[in-house]
Amino acid sequence: MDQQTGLMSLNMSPFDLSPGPDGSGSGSGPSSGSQQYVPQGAAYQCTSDSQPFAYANLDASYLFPTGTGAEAGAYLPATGTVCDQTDTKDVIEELCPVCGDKVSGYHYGLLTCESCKGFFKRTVQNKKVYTCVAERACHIDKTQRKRCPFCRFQKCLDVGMKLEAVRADRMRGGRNKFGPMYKRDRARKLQMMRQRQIAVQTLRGSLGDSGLVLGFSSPYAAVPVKQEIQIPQVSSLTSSPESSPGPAMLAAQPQPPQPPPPPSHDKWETHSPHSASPDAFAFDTSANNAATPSSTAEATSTETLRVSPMIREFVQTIDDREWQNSLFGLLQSQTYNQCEVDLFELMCKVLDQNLFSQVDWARNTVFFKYLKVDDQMKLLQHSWSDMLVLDHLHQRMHNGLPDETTLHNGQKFDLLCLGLLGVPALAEHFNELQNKLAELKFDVPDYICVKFLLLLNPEVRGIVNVKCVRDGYQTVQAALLDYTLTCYPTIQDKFGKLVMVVPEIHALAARGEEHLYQRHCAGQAPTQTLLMEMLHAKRKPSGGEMVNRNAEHNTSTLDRLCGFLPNDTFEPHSPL
DNA sequence: GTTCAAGGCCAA
DNA sequence: TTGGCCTTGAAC
Repeated sequence: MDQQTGLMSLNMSPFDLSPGPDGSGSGSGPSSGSQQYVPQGAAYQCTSDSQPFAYANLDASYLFPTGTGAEAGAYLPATGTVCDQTDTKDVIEELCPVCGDKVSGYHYGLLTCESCKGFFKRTVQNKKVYTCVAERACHIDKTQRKRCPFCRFQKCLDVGMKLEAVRADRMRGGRNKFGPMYKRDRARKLQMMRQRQIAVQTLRGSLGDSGLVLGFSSPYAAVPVKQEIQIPQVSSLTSSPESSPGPAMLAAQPQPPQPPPPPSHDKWETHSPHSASPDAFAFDTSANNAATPSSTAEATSTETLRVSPMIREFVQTIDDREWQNSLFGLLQSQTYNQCEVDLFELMCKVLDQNLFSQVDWARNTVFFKYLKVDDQMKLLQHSWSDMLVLDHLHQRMHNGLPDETTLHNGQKFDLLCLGLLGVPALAEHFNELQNKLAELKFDVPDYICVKFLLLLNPEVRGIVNVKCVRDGYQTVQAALLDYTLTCYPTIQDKFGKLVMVVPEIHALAARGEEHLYQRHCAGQAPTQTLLMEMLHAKRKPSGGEMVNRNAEHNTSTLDRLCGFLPNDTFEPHSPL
Protein backbone atom coordinates (compact mmCIF):
# COMPACT_ATOMS: atom_id res chain seq x y z
CA MET A 1 0.00 0.00 0.00
CA ASP A 2 1.16 3.43 -0.71
CA GLN A 3 1.24 4.78 2.74
CA GLN A 4 1.42 8.37 1.60
CA THR A 5 -1.42 8.57 -0.82
CA GLY A 6 -3.62 5.82 0.33
CA LEU A 7 -3.69 4.49 -3.16
CA MET A 8 -4.43 0.82 -3.24
CA SER A 9 -4.19 -1.71 -5.95
CA LEU A 10 -3.03 -5.22 -6.52
CA ASN A 11 0.55 -4.99 -7.52
CA MET A 12 0.81 -8.63 -8.23
CA SER A 13 -1.60 -11.02 -9.62
CA PRO A 14 -3.50 -12.65 -6.87
CA PHE A 15 -3.49 -15.69 -9.02
CA ASP A 16 0.20 -16.05 -8.47
CA LEU A 17 -0.42 -16.76 -4.87
CA SER A 18 0.40 -20.07 -3.50
CA PRO A 19 -1.21 -20.80 -0.20
CA GLY A 20 0.86 -21.92 2.68
CA PRO A 21 0.92 -25.49 3.79
CA ASP A 22 -2.15 -24.90 5.88
CA GLY A 23 -4.06 -23.73 2.89
CA SER A 24 -4.71 -20.39 4.44
CA GLY A 25 -2.82 -18.40 1.92
CA SER A 26 -0.04 -17.68 4.25
CA GLY A 27 2.59 -18.51 1.74
CA SER A 28 3.62 -15.59 -0.33
CA GLY A 29 0.69 -13.53 -1.38
CA PRO A 30 -1.00 -10.39 -0.28
CA SER A 31 -3.47 -12.34 1.70
CA SER A 32 -0.83 -13.28 4.12
CA GLY A 33 0.41 -11.31 7.04
CA SER A 34 1.56 -8.19 5.30
CA GLN A 35 -0.61 -6.91 2.56
CA GLN A 36 1.30 -4.87 0.03
CA TYR A 37 -0.21 -2.59 -2.52
CA VAL A 38 1.27 -0.21 -4.99
CA PRO A 39 -0.51 2.15 -7.35
CA GLN A 40 -1.66 0.63 -10.55
CA GLY A 41 -4.38 1.28 -13.04
CA ALA A 42 -7.42 3.43 -12.59
CA ALA A 43 -8.04 4.95 -9.25
CA TYR A 44 -11.19 5.60 -7.31
CA GLN A 45 -11.26 8.21 -4.69
CA CYS A 46 -12.79 8.04 -1.34
CA THR A 47 -15.73 10.35 -1.04
CA SER A 48 -16.91 9.46 2.35
CA ASP A 49 -16.76 11.36 5.55
CA SER A 50 -13.88 9.80 7.24
CA GLN A 51 -14.33 8.63 10.75
CA PRO A 52 -11.66 8.25 13.34
CA PHE A 53 -11.92 4.52 13.35
CA ALA A 54 -9.40 1.94 12.42
CA TYR A 55 -9.83 -0.24 9.40
CA ALA A 56 -11.42 -3.05 11.16
CA ASN A 57 -14.23 -0.96 12.45
CA LEU A 58 -17.38 -2.82 13.09
CA ASP A 59 -20.48 -0.97 14.03
CA ALA A 60 -22.61 -1.73 17.00
CA SER A 61 -25.27 -3.32 14.89
CA TYR A 62 -22.74 -5.91 13.96
CA LEU A 63 -21.86 -6.83 17.48
CA PHE A 64 -25.38 -6.42 18.69
CA PRO A 65 -27.75 -7.28 15.89
CA THR A 66 -31.10 -5.72 16.40
CA GLY A 67 -33.22 -7.82 14.18
CA THR A 68 -36.93 -7.38 14.53
CA GLY A 69 -39.95 -8.67 12.81
CA ALA A 70 -39.17 -10.80 9.86
CA GLU A 71 -35.50 -10.46 10.38
CA ALA A 72 -35.76 -11.72 13.91
CA GLY A 73 -37.74 -14.59 12.62
CA ALA A 74 -34.72 -15.69 10.75
CA TYR A 75 -32.90 -16.37 13.96
CA LEU A 76 -35.17 -18.51 16.00
CA PRO A 77 -38.69 -19.74 16.34
CA ALA A 78 -41.08 -17.10 17.57
CA THR A 79 -41.33 -18.76 20.93
CA GLY A 80 -38.25 -16.89 21.94
CA THR A 81 -36.68 -20.02 23.23
CA VAL A 82 -33.48 -21.55 22.13
CA CYS A 83 -34.26 -24.26 19.73
CA ASP A 84 -32.45 -27.53 20.02
CA GLN A 85 -32.73 -28.15 16.36
CA THR A 86 -29.83 -26.15 15.17
CA ASP A 87 -28.49 -26.60 11.74
CA THR A 88 -26.08 -25.04 9.40
CA LYS A 89 -28.57 -22.40 8.41
CA ASP A 90 -28.73 -21.16 11.97
CA VAL A 91 -24.99 -21.01 12.09
CA ILE A 92 -24.68 -18.71 9.13
CA GLU A 93 -27.41 -16.40 10.37
CA GLU A 94 -24.76 -13.86 11.04
CA LEU A 95 -23.73 -10.49 9.76
CA CYS A 96 -21.15 -9.64 7.16
CA PRO A 97 -17.89 -8.74 8.90
CA VAL A 98 -17.23 -6.10 6.29
CA CYS A 99 -20.46 -4.15 6.17
CA GLY A 100 -22.86 -5.79 8.58
CA ASP A 101 -25.32 -6.84 5.89
CA LYS A 102 -26.92 -10.25 5.89
CA VAL A 103 -24.54 -13.08 5.18
CA SER A 104 -25.34 -15.15 2.11
CA GLY A 105 -22.73 -17.86 2.58
CA TYR A 106 -19.04 -18.50 2.55
CA HIS A 107 -17.27 -16.37 -0.01
CA TYR A 108 -13.52 -16.15 -0.55
CA GLY A 109 -12.67 -17.60 2.79
CA LEU A 110 -15.37 -16.50 5.17
CA LEU A 111 -19.00 -15.69 5.63
CA THR A 112 -19.89 -12.47 3.87
CA CYS A 113 -22.85 -10.79 2.25
CA GLU A 114 -23.60 -11.03 -1.43
CA SER A 115 -22.57 -7.49 -2.19
CA CYS A 116 -19.18 -7.69 -0.53
CA LYS A 117 -18.63 -10.96 -2.30
CA GLY A 118 -19.31 -9.27 -5.63
CA PHE A 119 -17.25 -6.24 -4.71
CA PHE A 120 -14.28 -8.36 -3.71
CA LYS A 121 -14.54 -10.44 -6.84
CA ARG A 122 -14.71 -7.44 -9.16
CA THR A 123 -11.85 -5.71 -7.42
CA VAL A 124 -9.55 -8.69 -7.69
CA GLN A 125 -10.60 -9.85 -11.14
CA ASN A 126 -10.31 -6.41 -12.65
CA LYS A 127 -7.25 -5.40 -10.65
CA LYS A 128 -8.95 -2.27 -9.53
CA VAL A 129 -7.06 0.52 -7.86
CA TYR A 130 -8.75 2.66 -5.27
CA THR A 131 -7.68 5.67 -3.31
CA CYS A 132 -8.95 7.08 -0.12
CA VAL A 133 -8.98 10.84 0.15
CA ALA A 134 -9.52 10.62 3.85
CA GLU A 135 -7.46 8.84 6.44
CA ARG A 136 -7.83 5.35 5.00
CA ALA A 137 -9.96 4.52 7.95
CA CYS A 138 -13.47 5.16 6.68
CA HIS A 139 -16.30 3.55 8.52
CA ILE A 140 -17.77 0.77 6.44
CA ASP A 141 -21.31 -0.33 7.04
CA LYS A 142 -24.27 -1.33 4.97
CA THR A 143 -25.27 2.22 4.14
CA GLN A 144 -21.81 3.62 3.56
CA ARG A 145 -20.02 0.73 1.93
CA LYS A 146 -20.27 2.33 -1.51
CA ARG A 147 -18.61 5.55 -0.44
CA CYS A 148 -15.03 4.41 -0.14
CA PRO A 149 -14.04 1.32 -2.11
CA PHE A 150 -10.49 1.68 -0.87
CA CYS A 151 -11.48 1.23 2.74
CA ARG A 152 -14.04 -1.35 1.83
CA PHE A 153 -11.50 -3.49 0.05
CA GLN A 154 -9.03 -2.95 2.83
CA LYS A 155 -11.61 -4.15 5.28
CA CYS A 156 -12.33 -7.17 3.12
CA LEU A 157 -8.69 -8.10 3.42
CA ASP A 158 -8.55 -7.22 7.07
CA VAL A 159 -11.35 -9.53 8.02
CA GLY A 160 -9.73 -12.34 6.11
CA MET A 161 -11.18 -12.52 2.61
CA LYS A 162 -8.71 -14.43 0.51
CA LEU A 163 -7.38 -13.13 -2.77
CA GLU A 164 -6.36 -16.58 -3.87
CA ALA A 165 -9.96 -17.75 -3.75
CA VAL A 166 -10.70 -15.58 -6.79
CA ARG A 167 -9.95 -17.79 -9.72
CA ALA A 168 -7.37 -16.79 -12.26
CA ASP A 169 -9.02 -18.78 -15.01
CA ARG A 170 -12.49 -17.57 -14.08
CA MET A 171 -13.70 -21.12 -14.21
CA ARG A 172 -17.22 -21.42 -12.94
CA GLY A 173 -18.67 -23.88 -10.54
CA GLY A 174 -16.99 -26.55 -8.58
CA ARG A 175 -15.30 -26.30 -5.26
CA ASN A 176 -11.98 -24.94 -4.18
CA LYS A 177 -9.48 -25.88 -1.54
CA PHE A 178 -11.38 -23.96 1.08
CA GLY A 179 -14.21 -26.45 1.12
CA PRO A 180 -12.90 -28.46 4.08
CA MET A 181 -12.11 -25.24 5.89
CA TYR A 182 -15.70 -24.06 5.53
CA LYS A 183 -16.88 -27.42 6.76
CA ARG A 184 -14.71 -27.25 9.86
CA ASP A 185 -15.86 -23.74 10.50
CA ARG A 186 -19.47 -24.77 10.35
CA ALA A 187 -18.86 -27.64 12.70
CA ARG A 188 -17.03 -25.40 15.11
CA LYS A 189 -19.80 -22.85 15.12
CA LEU A 190 -22.42 -25.49 15.62
CA GLN A 191 -20.47 -26.86 18.52
CA MET A 192 -20.09 -23.44 20.06
CA MET A 193 -23.76 -22.76 19.71
CA ARG A 194 -24.76 -26.07 21.20
CA GLN A 195 -22.45 -25.64 24.13
CA ARG A 196 -23.93 -22.27 24.74
CA GLN A 197 -27.43 -23.64 24.51
CA ILE A 198 -26.58 -26.29 27.04
CA ALA A 199 -25.26 -23.63 29.37
CA VAL A 200 -28.41 -21.59 28.85
CA GLN A 201 -30.59 -24.57 29.53
CA THR A 202 -28.72 -25.34 32.71
CA LEU A 203 -29.06 -21.76 33.71
CA ARG A 204 -32.72 -21.83 33.00
CA GLY A 205 -33.01 -24.44 35.68
CA SER A 206 -32.71 -21.61 38.15
CA LEU A 207 -35.90 -20.27 36.75
CA GLY A 208 -37.54 -23.61 36.53
CA ASP A 209 -39.40 -24.47 33.42
CA SER A 210 -41.23 -21.24 33.90
CA GLY A 211 -39.08 -19.78 31.22
CA LEU A 212 -41.31 -21.66 28.89
CA VAL A 213 -44.40 -22.46 30.84
CA LEU A 214 -44.96 -19.19 32.58
CA GLY A 215 -43.62 -17.02 29.89
CA PHE A 216 -40.48 -16.07 31.70
CA SER A 217 -38.13 -14.53 29.26
CA SER A 218 -34.65 -14.92 30.50
CA PRO A 219 -32.49 -12.57 28.56
CA TYR A 220 -30.60 -15.53 27.27
CA ALA A 221 -33.69 -17.34 26.28
CA ALA A 222 -35.21 -14.45 24.44
CA VAL A 223 -32.33 -13.16 22.45
CA PRO A 224 -31.64 -14.56 19.05
CA VAL A 225 -28.96 -17.13 18.60
CA LYS A 226 -26.88 -14.48 16.85
CA GLN A 227 -26.54 -12.56 20.04
CA GLU A 228 -25.90 -15.61 22.07
CA ILE A 229 -22.95 -16.30 19.89
CA GLN A 230 -21.65 -12.86 19.45
CA ILE A 231 -22.02 -11.09 22.72
CA PRO A 232 -20.12 -13.37 24.99
CA GLN A 233 -17.68 -14.65 22.42
CA VAL A 234 -15.35 -13.16 19.99
CA SER A 235 -17.28 -13.22 16.81
CA SER A 236 -16.27 -15.75 14.31
CA LEU A 237 -16.97 -13.10 11.77
CA THR A 238 -13.90 -11.25 12.67
CA SER A 239 -11.72 -14.07 11.67
CA SER A 240 -11.35 -16.47 8.90
CA PRO A 241 -12.81 -19.89 9.37
CA GLU A 242 -9.42 -21.02 10.50
CA SER A 243 -9.71 -18.59 13.36
CA SER A 244 -6.90 -16.52 12.01
CA PRO A 245 -7.88 -12.90 12.38
CA GLY A 246 -6.96 -10.72 9.49
CA PRO A 247 -3.38 -9.79 10.17
CA ALA A 248 -3.80 -6.26 9.03
CA MET A 249 -6.81 -5.94 11.26
CA LEU A 250 -4.67 -6.67 14.22
CA ALA A 251 -1.67 -4.79 12.97
CA ALA A 252 -3.71 -1.67 12.34
CA GLN A 253 -4.69 -1.47 15.96
CA PRO A 254 -2.65 0.06 18.71
CA GLN A 255 -1.48 -2.80 20.86
CA PRO A 256 -4.47 -5.07 20.70
CA PRO A 257 -5.13 -7.24 23.71
CA GLN A 258 -2.74 -10.10 23.64
CA PRO A 259 -3.03 -13.14 25.79
CA PRO A 260 -0.27 -13.83 28.22
CA PRO A 261 1.98 -16.80 27.68
CA PRO A 262 -0.35 -19.59 26.76
CA PRO A 263 -1.40 -21.98 29.45
CA SER A 264 -0.58 -25.58 29.63
CA HIS A 265 -0.77 -28.21 32.26
CA ASP A 266 0.75 -30.86 30.13
CA LYS A 267 2.60 -32.18 33.10
CA TRP A 268 -0.84 -33.06 34.38
CA GLU A 269 -1.87 -34.33 31.03
CA THR A 270 -4.48 -31.73 30.57
CA HIS A 271 -6.18 -32.49 27.34
CA SER A 272 -9.43 -30.75 27.24
CA PRO A 273 -11.85 -31.96 24.66
CA HIS A 274 -12.04 -28.35 23.58
CA SER A 275 -8.36 -28.03 23.04
CA ALA A 276 -7.40 -29.18 19.64
CA SER A 277 -3.75 -29.24 20.33
CA PRO A 278 -2.76 -28.44 23.88
CA ASP A 279 0.79 -29.31 23.11
CA ALA A 280 1.02 -26.26 20.98
CA PHE A 281 1.38 -24.22 24.13
CA ALA A 282 4.59 -23.49 25.83
CA PHE A 283 4.50 -23.86 29.54
CA ASP A 284 4.91 -20.56 31.24
CA THR A 285 7.57 -21.73 33.59
CA SER A 286 8.18 -18.37 35.11
CA ALA A 287 4.63 -18.27 36.28
CA ASN A 288 4.62 -21.82 37.40
CA ASN A 289 7.89 -22.13 39.13
CA ALA A 290 6.48 -21.21 42.44
CA ALA A 291 3.47 -23.33 42.12
CA THR A 292 4.24 -26.60 40.54
CA PRO A 293 5.55 -29.61 42.30
CA SER A 294 7.98 -30.26 39.50
CA SER A 295 9.78 -27.12 40.40
CA THR A 296 10.23 -28.20 43.94
CA ALA A 297 12.58 -30.69 45.41
CA GLU A 298 9.75 -32.64 46.90
CA ALA A 299 7.55 -33.06 43.95
CA THR A 300 9.34 -34.39 40.94
CA SER A 301 7.89 -35.55 37.71
CA THR A 302 8.19 -39.04 39.07
CA GLU A 303 6.05 -38.10 41.99
CA THR A 304 3.58 -36.53 39.64
CA LEU A 305 2.83 -40.03 38.54
CA ARG A 306 1.60 -40.71 42.04
CA VAL A 307 -1.21 -38.27 41.59
CA SER A 308 -4.48 -40.12 41.77
CA PRO A 309 -6.31 -40.80 38.55
CA MET A 310 -9.21 -38.78 39.85
CA ILE A 311 -7.12 -35.66 40.25
CA ARG A 312 -5.63 -36.25 36.84
CA GLU A 313 -9.12 -36.41 35.51
CA PHE A 314 -10.02 -33.22 37.33
CA VAL A 315 -7.07 -31.44 35.80
CA GLN A 316 -8.20 -32.56 32.40
CA THR A 317 -11.43 -30.66 32.84
CA ILE A 318 -9.49 -27.41 32.81
CA ASP A 319 -9.33 -25.59 29.54
CA ASP A 320 -7.20 -22.55 30.20
CA ARG A 321 -6.55 -21.93 26.58
CA GLU A 322 -10.25 -21.59 25.94
CA TRP A 323 -10.53 -19.33 28.96
CA GLN A 324 -7.84 -16.98 27.75
CA ASN A 325 -8.85 -17.10 24.11
CA SER A 326 -12.38 -16.21 25.11
CA LEU A 327 -11.18 -13.44 27.36
CA PHE A 328 -8.93 -11.77 24.85
CA GLY A 329 -11.30 -12.49 22.02
CA LEU A 330 -14.06 -10.71 23.82
CA LEU A 331 -11.86 -7.74 24.67
CA GLN A 332 -10.84 -7.59 21.05
CA SER A 333 -14.30 -7.85 19.60
CA GLN A 334 -15.80 -5.37 22.00
CA THR A 335 -13.38 -2.62 21.14
CA TYR A 336 -12.97 -2.85 17.39
CA ASN A 337 -14.76 0.30 16.49
CA GLN A 338 -15.02 1.91 19.86
CA CYS A 339 -13.23 5.15 20.54
CA GLU A 340 -13.80 4.62 24.21
CA VAL A 341 -15.57 1.86 26.01
CA ASP A 342 -17.06 1.77 29.48
CA LEU A 343 -14.51 -0.37 31.24
CA PHE A 344 -16.85 -1.43 34.00
CA GLU A 345 -19.41 -2.53 31.47
CA LEU A 346 -16.72 -4.39 29.60
CA MET A 347 -15.62 -6.07 32.80
CA CYS A 348 -19.20 -7.21 33.39
CA LYS A 349 -19.31 -8.71 29.93
CA VAL A 350 -16.10 -10.60 30.56
CA LEU A 351 -17.39 -11.87 33.89
CA ASP A 352 -20.58 -12.86 32.16
CA GLN A 353 -18.64 -14.84 29.62
CA ASN A 354 -16.63 -16.47 32.37
CA LEU A 355 -19.84 -17.49 34.03
CA PHE A 356 -21.00 -19.21 30.90
CA SER A 357 -17.74 -21.12 30.79
CA GLN A 358 -18.12 -21.97 34.42
CA VAL A 359 -21.59 -23.41 33.97
CA ASP A 360 -20.34 -25.33 31.00
CA TRP A 361 -17.42 -26.68 32.96
CA ALA A 362 -19.47 -27.64 35.99
CA ARG A 363 -22.15 -29.50 34.16
CA ASN A 364 -19.58 -31.71 32.51
CA THR A 365 -17.82 -32.68 35.69
CA VAL A 366 -18.15 -35.79 37.75
CA PHE A 367 -20.44 -35.58 40.82
CA PHE A 368 -22.08 -32.43 39.54
CA LYS A 369 -23.40 -33.71 36.27
CA TYR A 370 -25.41 -36.44 37.97
CA LEU A 371 -27.35 -33.98 40.08
CA LYS A 372 -30.79 -32.73 39.27
CA VAL A 373 -30.89 -29.36 37.58
CA ASP A 374 -32.33 -27.70 40.68
CA ASP A 375 -29.46 -28.88 42.80
CA GLN A 376 -26.98 -27.90 40.14
CA MET A 377 -28.33 -24.41 40.05
CA LYS A 378 -28.32 -24.03 43.79
CA LEU A 379 -24.70 -25.06 43.91
CA LEU A 380 -23.75 -22.75 41.08
CA GLN A 381 -25.66 -19.83 42.52
CA HIS A 382 -23.87 -20.31 45.76
CA SER A 383 -20.37 -20.69 44.40
CA TRP A 384 -20.10 -18.80 41.13
CA SER A 385 -18.37 -15.74 42.52
CA ASP A 386 -16.02 -17.80 44.68
CA MET A 387 -15.05 -19.79 41.64
CA LEU A 388 -14.50 -16.64 39.59
CA VAL A 389 -12.08 -15.37 42.20
CA LEU A 390 -10.35 -18.72 42.43
CA ASP A 391 -10.12 -18.98 38.66
CA HIS A 392 -8.44 -15.63 38.54
CA LEU A 393 -5.95 -16.63 41.18
CA HIS A 394 -5.24 -19.72 39.12
CA GLN A 395 -4.78 -17.74 35.91
CA ARG A 396 -2.41 -15.33 37.61
CA MET A 397 -0.39 -17.92 39.45
CA HIS A 398 -0.22 -20.70 36.92
CA ASN A 399 -0.58 -18.97 33.58
CA GLY A 400 1.01 -15.62 34.19
CA LEU A 401 -2.11 -13.61 33.52
CA PRO A 402 -1.04 -9.96 33.67
CA ASP A 403 -2.79 -7.32 35.71
CA GLU A 404 -3.52 -5.15 32.75
CA THR A 405 -3.86 -5.24 28.99
CA THR A 406 -4.20 -2.63 26.29
CA LEU A 407 -7.36 -2.71 24.26
CA HIS A 408 -7.63 -2.09 20.53
CA ASN A 409 -8.60 1.48 21.14
CA GLY A 410 -5.61 2.12 23.36
CA GLN A 411 -7.49 2.02 26.65
CA LYS A 412 -5.97 0.07 29.47
CA PHE A 413 -8.09 -2.73 30.79
CA ASP A 414 -7.55 -3.81 34.35
CA LEU A 415 -7.51 -7.59 34.23
CA LEU A 416 -6.98 -7.85 37.94
CA CYS A 417 -10.35 -6.21 38.45
CA LEU A 418 -11.91 -9.37 37.05
CA GLY A 419 -10.57 -11.28 40.01
CA LEU A 420 -11.69 -8.55 42.34
CA LEU A 421 -15.17 -8.50 40.81
CA GLY A 422 -14.76 -4.82 40.19
CA VAL A 423 -13.59 -3.73 43.64
CA PRO A 424 -10.10 -2.22 43.38
CA ALA A 425 -9.99 -1.90 47.16
CA LEU A 426 -9.81 -5.66 47.40
CA ALA A 427 -6.51 -5.78 45.54
CA GLU A 428 -4.45 -5.88 48.68
CA HIS A 429 -6.52 -8.69 50.12
CA PHE A 430 -6.34 -10.52 46.84
CA ASN A 431 -2.58 -10.24 46.69
CA GLU A 432 -2.24 -11.43 50.26
CA LEU A 433 -4.36 -14.39 49.36
CA GLN A 434 -2.20 -15.11 46.37
CA ASN A 435 0.96 -14.84 48.43
CA LYS A 436 -0.48 -17.19 50.99
CA LEU A 437 -1.26 -19.71 48.28
CA ALA A 438 2.16 -19.27 46.74
CA GLU A 439 3.73 -20.08 50.07
CA LEU A 440 1.69 -23.26 50.09
CA LYS A 441 2.98 -24.07 46.61
CA PHE A 442 -0.56 -23.92 45.39
CA ASP A 443 -0.56 -25.82 42.12
CA VAL A 444 -2.99 -26.88 39.44
CA PRO A 445 -4.29 -30.01 41.19
CA ASP A 446 -4.77 -27.94 44.33
CA TYR A 447 -6.67 -25.40 42.33
CA ILE A 448 -9.03 -27.81 40.70
CA CYS A 449 -9.69 -29.63 43.96
CA VAL A 450 -10.47 -26.39 45.76
CA LYS A 451 -12.74 -25.45 42.91
CA PHE A 452 -14.64 -28.67 43.34
CA LEU A 453 -14.84 -28.05 47.07
CA LEU A 454 -16.32 -24.64 46.39
CA LEU A 455 -18.84 -26.06 43.98
CA LEU A 456 -19.86 -29.18 45.84
CA ASN A 457 -20.87 -27.49 49.03
CA PRO A 458 -23.30 -29.77 50.91
CA GLU A 459 -24.19 -26.91 53.24
CA VAL A 460 -26.05 -25.04 50.53
CA ARG A 461 -29.66 -24.74 51.60
CA GLY A 462 -32.33 -26.55 49.73
CA ILE A 463 -30.20 -29.22 48.13
CA VAL A 464 -32.33 -32.27 47.47
CA ASN A 465 -29.63 -34.79 46.87
CA VAL A 466 -27.43 -33.77 49.79
CA LYS A 467 -25.88 -37.19 50.01
CA CYS A 468 -24.53 -37.10 46.51
CA VAL A 469 -23.12 -33.61 47.00
CA ARG A 470 -21.59 -34.54 50.32
CA ASP A 471 -20.10 -37.72 48.89
CA GLY A 472 -18.53 -35.71 46.12
CA TYR A 473 -17.23 -33.13 48.53
CA GLN A 474 -15.72 -35.71 50.81
CA THR A 475 -14.19 -37.63 47.95
CA VAL A 476 -12.49 -34.51 46.66
CA GLN A 477 -11.43 -33.61 50.16
CA ALA A 478 -9.83 -37.01 50.59
CA ALA A 479 -8.15 -36.79 47.22
CA LEU A 480 -6.73 -33.38 48.02
CA LEU A 481 -5.52 -34.53 51.40
CA ASP A 482 -3.84 -37.52 49.83
CA TYR A 483 -2.31 -35.38 47.13
CA THR A 484 -0.89 -32.80 49.49
CA LEU A 485 0.54 -35.45 51.77
CA THR A 486 2.05 -37.36 48.88
CA CYS A 487 3.45 -34.51 46.84
CA TYR A 488 4.12 -31.93 49.53
CA PRO A 489 5.11 -33.84 52.62
CA THR A 490 7.35 -31.02 53.83
CA ILE A 491 4.65 -28.41 53.83
CA GLN A 492 3.06 -28.80 57.17
CA ASP A 493 -0.68 -29.21 57.03
CA LYS A 494 -0.94 -27.93 53.50
CA PHE A 495 -4.39 -29.43 53.21
CA GLY A 496 -5.67 -27.72 56.31
CA LYS A 497 -4.24 -24.42 55.23
CA LEU A 498 -5.80 -24.74 51.80
CA VAL A 499 -9.17 -25.42 53.35
CA MET A 500 -8.74 -22.36 55.51
CA VAL A 501 -8.29 -20.25 52.40
CA VAL A 502 -11.77 -21.09 51.18
CA PRO A 503 -13.59 -18.74 53.60
CA GLU A 504 -11.21 -15.99 52.61
CA ILE A 505 -12.05 -16.47 48.97
CA HIS A 506 -15.70 -16.48 49.87
CA ALA A 507 -15.40 -13.25 51.83
CA LEU A 508 -13.64 -11.56 48.96
CA ALA A 509 -16.16 -12.82 46.45
CA ALA A 510 -19.07 -11.76 48.63
CA ARG A 511 -17.81 -8.20 48.71
CA GLY A 512 -17.37 -8.27 44.98
CA GLU A 513 -20.86 -9.57 44.50
CA GLU A 514 -22.30 -6.87 46.66
CA HIS A 515 -20.41 -4.24 44.76
CA LEU A 516 -21.62 -5.57 41.44
CA TYR A 517 -25.16 -5.59 42.70
CA GLN A 518 -24.88 -2.02 43.90
CA ARG A 519 -23.51 -0.88 40.58
CA HIS A 520 -26.20 -2.77 38.81
CA CYS A 521 -28.92 -1.18 40.91
CA ALA A 522 -27.41 2.18 40.08
CA GLY A 523 -27.90 1.36 36.43
CA GLN A 524 -24.21 1.11 35.75
CA ALA A 525 -23.99 -2.52 34.76
CA PRO A 526 -25.33 -4.33 31.73
CA THR A 527 -28.70 -5.75 32.62
CA GLN A 528 -29.43 -8.72 30.46
CA THR A 529 -26.60 -10.90 31.54
CA LEU A 530 -26.13 -14.17 33.28
CA LEU A 531 -24.04 -12.29 35.79
CA MET A 532 -26.94 -10.16 36.87
CA GLU A 533 -29.23 -13.13 36.85
CA MET A 534 -26.91 -14.86 39.27
CA LEU A 535 -26.74 -11.80 41.47
CA HIS A 536 -30.50 -11.63 41.64
CA ALA A 537 -30.96 -15.33 42.16
CA LYS A 538 -28.92 -15.16 45.34
CA ARG A 539 -31.12 -12.41 46.67
CA LYS A 540 -34.35 -14.26 46.37
CA PRO A 541 -36.36 -14.40 49.60
CA SER A 542 -35.63 -18.04 50.12
CA GLY A 543 -31.94 -17.39 49.97
CA GLY A 544 -31.00 -18.97 46.74
CA GLU A 545 -34.14 -20.90 46.03
CA MET A 546 -34.99 -21.38 42.45
CA VAL A 547 -36.89 -18.46 41.14
CA ASN A 548 -40.18 -18.83 39.42
CA ARG A 549 -40.26 -22.53 39.86
CA ASN A 550 -43.64 -22.39 41.40
CA ALA A 551 -46.85 -21.29 39.91
CA GLU A 552 -47.42 -18.60 42.50
CA HIS A 553 -44.85 -16.44 40.80
CA ASN A 554 -47.03 -14.46 38.52
CA THR A 555 -46.13 -12.91 35.25
CA SER A 556 -45.88 -9.48 36.78
CA THR A 557 -43.16 -10.59 39.11
CA LEU A 558 -41.48 -12.34 36.27
CA ASP A 559 -41.65 -9.29 34.12
CA ARG A 560 -40.03 -7.24 36.81
CA LEU A 561 -37.47 -9.91 37.30
CA CYS A 562 -36.74 -9.91 33.61
CA GLY A 563 -36.18 -6.21 33.85
CA PHE A 564 -33.92 -6.78 36.79
CA LEU A 565 -35.58 -4.02 38.68
CA PRO A 566 -35.25 -4.27 42.44
CA ASN A 567 -38.65 -4.67 43.94
CA ASP A 568 -40.41 -6.09 46.91
CA THR A 569 -39.94 -9.60 45.70
CA PHE A 570 -36.29 -9.26 46.54
CA GLU A 571 -34.82 -8.98 49.91
CA PRO A 572 -33.19 -5.65 50.48
CA HIS A 573 -29.49 -5.97 50.25
CA SER A 574 -27.16 -4.46 52.72
CA PRO A 575 -24.72 -1.91 51.44
CA LEU A 576 -21.07 -2.59 51.49
C1' DG B 1 -28.89 -36.27 -6.96
C1' DT B 2 -27.68 -32.57 -3.79
C1' DT B 3 -24.90 -29.00 -2.06
C1' DC B 4 -22.83 -24.65 -2.33
C1' DA B 5 -19.15 -21.53 -3.52
C1' DA B 6 -17.36 -20.09 -7.51
C1' DG B 7 -18.29 -16.76 -11.84
C1' DG B 8 -21.75 -14.33 -14.85
C1' DC B 9 -25.60 -11.38 -15.95
C1' DC B 10 -28.11 -7.27 -15.89
C1' DA B 11 -31.39 -3.78 -13.96
C1' DA B 12 -30.83 0.10 -11.15
C1' DT C 1 -20.43 0.54 -10.19
C1' DT C 2 -23.40 -1.97 -7.44
C1' DG C 3 -25.78 -5.95 -5.79
C1' DG C 4 -29.38 -9.45 -6.29
C1' DC C 5 -30.17 -13.38 -8.76
C1' DC C 6 -28.73 -17.03 -11.96
C1' DT C 7 -25.64 -20.71 -13.80
C1' DT C 8 -22.09 -23.84 -13.25
C1' DG C 9 -19.63 -27.89 -11.75
C1' DA C 10 -16.56 -30.37 -8.29
C1' DA C 11 -17.24 -32.59 -4.01
C1' DC C 12 -20.05 -35.25 -1.37
